[in-house]
Amino acid sequence: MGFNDQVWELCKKIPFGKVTTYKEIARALDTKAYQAVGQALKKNLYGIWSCNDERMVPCHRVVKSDGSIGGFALGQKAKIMILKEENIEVKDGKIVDFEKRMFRFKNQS
DNA sequence: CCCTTGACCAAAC
DNA sequence: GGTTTGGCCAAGG
Repeated sequence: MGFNDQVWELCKKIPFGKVTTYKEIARALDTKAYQAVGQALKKNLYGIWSCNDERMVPCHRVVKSDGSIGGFALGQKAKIMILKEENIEVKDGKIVDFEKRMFRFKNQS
């Protein structure tokens, strides 16, 4: 499995209604390649967002570490819309109640 | 190899 | 709030 696949696999673990950060994914992979994480998600292109398909990678749940939205292949607006569908509010370009919405991978080292 | 490109980060103005 | 700056590192040319 390459770096990209690992990023996608982790991304799939983010539960509905939660978000995580590029940094958190990098941490889980024990690397500091934050930017590379973003690139990996970009390459995925949402694997055609055929919902409920297990190939689907919910990369809209990955945001920046300061709670702002970050990038998205279809544009930030689309990302925000999808998040709203998961009951995640975005105000002034930031996740509302970011700390509570934050999902952390287990292996705090 | 070296160089450039990022869906980034954190600190510093 | 905003911008700049240096740093990070996988991937691709």
